[in-house]
Amino acid sequence: MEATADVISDHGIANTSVTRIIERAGLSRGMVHLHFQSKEDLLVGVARHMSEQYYAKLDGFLSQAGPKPQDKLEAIVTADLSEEILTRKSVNIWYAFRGEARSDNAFMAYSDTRDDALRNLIFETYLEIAAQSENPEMLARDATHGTIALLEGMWVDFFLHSDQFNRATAKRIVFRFVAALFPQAFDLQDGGPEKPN
Amino acid sequence: MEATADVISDHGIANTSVTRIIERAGLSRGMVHLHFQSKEDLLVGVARHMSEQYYAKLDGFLSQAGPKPQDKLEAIVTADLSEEILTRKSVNIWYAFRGEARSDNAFMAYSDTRDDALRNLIFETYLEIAAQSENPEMLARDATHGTIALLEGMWVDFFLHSDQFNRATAKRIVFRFVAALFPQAFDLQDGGPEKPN
DNA sequence: TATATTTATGGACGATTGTCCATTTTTGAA
DNA sequence: TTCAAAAATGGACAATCGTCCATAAATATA
Repeated sequence: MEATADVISDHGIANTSVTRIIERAGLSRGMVHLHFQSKEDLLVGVARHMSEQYYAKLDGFLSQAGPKPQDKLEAIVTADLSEEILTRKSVNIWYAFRGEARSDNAFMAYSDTRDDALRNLIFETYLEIAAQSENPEMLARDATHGTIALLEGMWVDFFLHSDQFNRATAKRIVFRFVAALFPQAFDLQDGGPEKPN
Repeated sequence: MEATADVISDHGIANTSVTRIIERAGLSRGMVHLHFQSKEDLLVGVARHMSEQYYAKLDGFLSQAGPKPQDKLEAIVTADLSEEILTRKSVNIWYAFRGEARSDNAFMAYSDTRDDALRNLIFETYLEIAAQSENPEMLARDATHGTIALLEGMWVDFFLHSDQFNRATAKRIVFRFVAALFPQAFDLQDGGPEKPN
């Protein structure tokens, strides 16, 4: 399955054949249908693996974060742009599946990197920060929407221009947006701790 | 070629065969190689067409925009999220090509929706707005980076949840980011005209 | 109308696809 | 050591792939 991920990353899904997979894995032709019902099953397995890996690594960052909502949020953004999660191979695979997701419902289930679970976590975190604001719910909703869009956009930037991409810059820009929405909770430093002024 | 675009949108590139294309187009088998050197040539043609269409429609919006840099910027964001540019079919095709771009250098040339030309236009526009700021170049660079990332993220949001997507909301959130960076040049209204205060 | 040129057709080609299965090899318990 | 169960092999299969080309139809020129 690791070999399959490599092949997808290098050649895209359209050019991922059983022949190429078993060549890369050093196995024989029949193995694919011994462990998986079909080639599609194998691909779906890879897609699910990507999703699980994303959340496993994200949880690693979250568990080391402080108790404040600002800490949680910084952990999420940092994780999302970290070398552990955002790699050339991982984005290649993510976007390869995305491209085929429309035609394959099984892929669709795993093509939303930051799905409802993470979306809700971010929303609840923002809601906590925005508690004393005028319209906390809408502010939190906008902040969630914008943050996820920014992160997604940074991934695409990494995907298209990974040689010029800079994680610290990306993180700084994301937090510039966050800080603008919550001037009391965040300062403009590099995603740093809160400075209630 | 229009038929090819339809097939890609519906079935993804992996499942786009010559048979399916000629069925959809109502033509015969040999036509593909009469008008195009190969199937790949045809696909590259579609990719180029997408890129040309994007810029053609964007120019339509820009030509109707006012003279102020704020007007230009609003035109760009509005166009990018408009019903003319951002459609289910168009995003399906864009992301289908993206997924295969890594393995095909010809696709790579057209996979960057908002390429250097637009990036520079946005940067120059921001530079104009940021002229009297402390560090105009860095501010304009960050604003360009963030704006493009936000737009890209909104596209992905539309791609994954087109049924829940709301253009006005997306636009509002983008301008919330922009307004935060340039409080003197933009007010917080829905992408509205500038309010120098 | 007769002829030359362009455009379109669809059957056939070898190559490659995903899948299957009769074998062989390896493993582990008796 | 013996033998049944599990794992792995790789050749063969029908189907489909992209490509090609000998024709036929349509169009333009004389």
